[in-house]
Amino acid sequence: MRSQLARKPVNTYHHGDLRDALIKAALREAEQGGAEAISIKALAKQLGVSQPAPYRHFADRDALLTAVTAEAFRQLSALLREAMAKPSKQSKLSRLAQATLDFGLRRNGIYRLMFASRTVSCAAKGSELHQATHETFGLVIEALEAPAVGFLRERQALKIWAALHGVVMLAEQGLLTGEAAHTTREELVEDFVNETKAALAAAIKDAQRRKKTDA
Amino acid sequence: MRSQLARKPVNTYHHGDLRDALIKAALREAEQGGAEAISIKALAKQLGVSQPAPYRHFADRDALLTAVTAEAFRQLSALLREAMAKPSKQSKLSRLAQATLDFGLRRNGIYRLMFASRTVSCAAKGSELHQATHETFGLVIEALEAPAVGFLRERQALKIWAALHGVVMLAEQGLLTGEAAHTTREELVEDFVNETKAALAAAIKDAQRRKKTDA
DNA sequence: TCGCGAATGTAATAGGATATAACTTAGAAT
DNA sequence: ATTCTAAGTTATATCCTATTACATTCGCGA
Repeated sequence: MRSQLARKPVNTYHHGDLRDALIKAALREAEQGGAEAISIKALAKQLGVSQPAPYRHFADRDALLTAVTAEAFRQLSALLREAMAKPSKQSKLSRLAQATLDFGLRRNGIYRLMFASRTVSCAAKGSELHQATHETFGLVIEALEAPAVGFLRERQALKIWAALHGVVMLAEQGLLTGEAAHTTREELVEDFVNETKAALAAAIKDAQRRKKTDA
Repeated sequence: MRSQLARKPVNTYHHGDLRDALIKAALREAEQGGAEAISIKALAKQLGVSQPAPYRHFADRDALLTAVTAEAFRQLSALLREAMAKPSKQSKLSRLAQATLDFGLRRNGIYRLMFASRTVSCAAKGSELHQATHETFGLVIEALEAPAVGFLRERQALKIWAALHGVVMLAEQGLLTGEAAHTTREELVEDFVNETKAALAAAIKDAQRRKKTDA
């Protein structure tokens, strides 16, 4: 195994870690301009390799975008995990929700890459990307802090996840700015969070009552 | 003024209605592949004009995309209006919601063009696109069938609008398909619709009560 | 440690897209 | 009729993706 310290040997024909460097650099590019801002040629130049070198690591542009998207999901997961771990007066769900909103607006180009392209829906079941997206969604379920009662928990997770994406979209579109908007993004998100908590509590109580009746 | 009937004079140097034809053709292309599927060159060929001809009508590709997006919003508005007008047992809001979902999934490429690009957020205040998007949002407010009580109505409209986008996104991403998803898109939408109605009713009652207390 | 094969680069090049410049044509307006 | 302008055309520059053929380095086994 090649030593981690031995990479980037100053004068090299071989870059040493081009694949990873490409993904990182592409993420930087996408930060503002989204997927369109990612140019293989430009990345190659930026990293000091010849223009076709990236094709040794990715079959085509789409393959690079897929890898970048997977990395973006992992970064989001890390962020959400961090937000959930941090001690706070607010609930886990609330922290996850606000962190998602924050990510969606701060790194909007990347967010669009993640959720607005067809890349994700085309990901094969066992693929790196598929795994990364489902891991992120798993955190949403975790944030609910609810026991698994039938499919209620997954359903509520889907609902809050959907709502969050919608808020990011509206905010980005400008429907939540200007004088007419007397509702801030954060308020909107908190609304959804509270509704989710209420729905979840009610559903759990209902399920328990039903179980008692059966017995 | 040129007669409407006089267009397409069989053998023409001038196309006669290229601008409009470009938008329509671009919409067809975007139906499946989204914005990326729109190629000026391909459109020109398809319409039988030279490759740079479109540039007489649109400054650049972005300008075409903007016009196409505006047209897409007008089409969505028409669809929603139709859904709301049609007599039905279901509420206006429910019909609008299901129609939005339907549009988002059936014409997903166009939907992504409308909501997932930065085009919309860059639209100037008086622009064709800005106007089209706000008209669509106006229909959402209308579908609530609620009196204007403070900003409650706008807030609920924002919430249901956000939720709908989220559901389309999840559905398109595949989080709502497969064996694991015991929640259909339609159920999810109906959930949001019902919550919106409940929240709206509660908020209106609350506002009226508050008014009485003041008096 | 030698050398060989696989991995990873490079140079050259084809092909497709956006966009601009300079020229042409048809319709409309006076 | 003449002229002005809107809307086409051809030719061309530039950029990007992607492939092919060739070169270099790494690491492993004899």
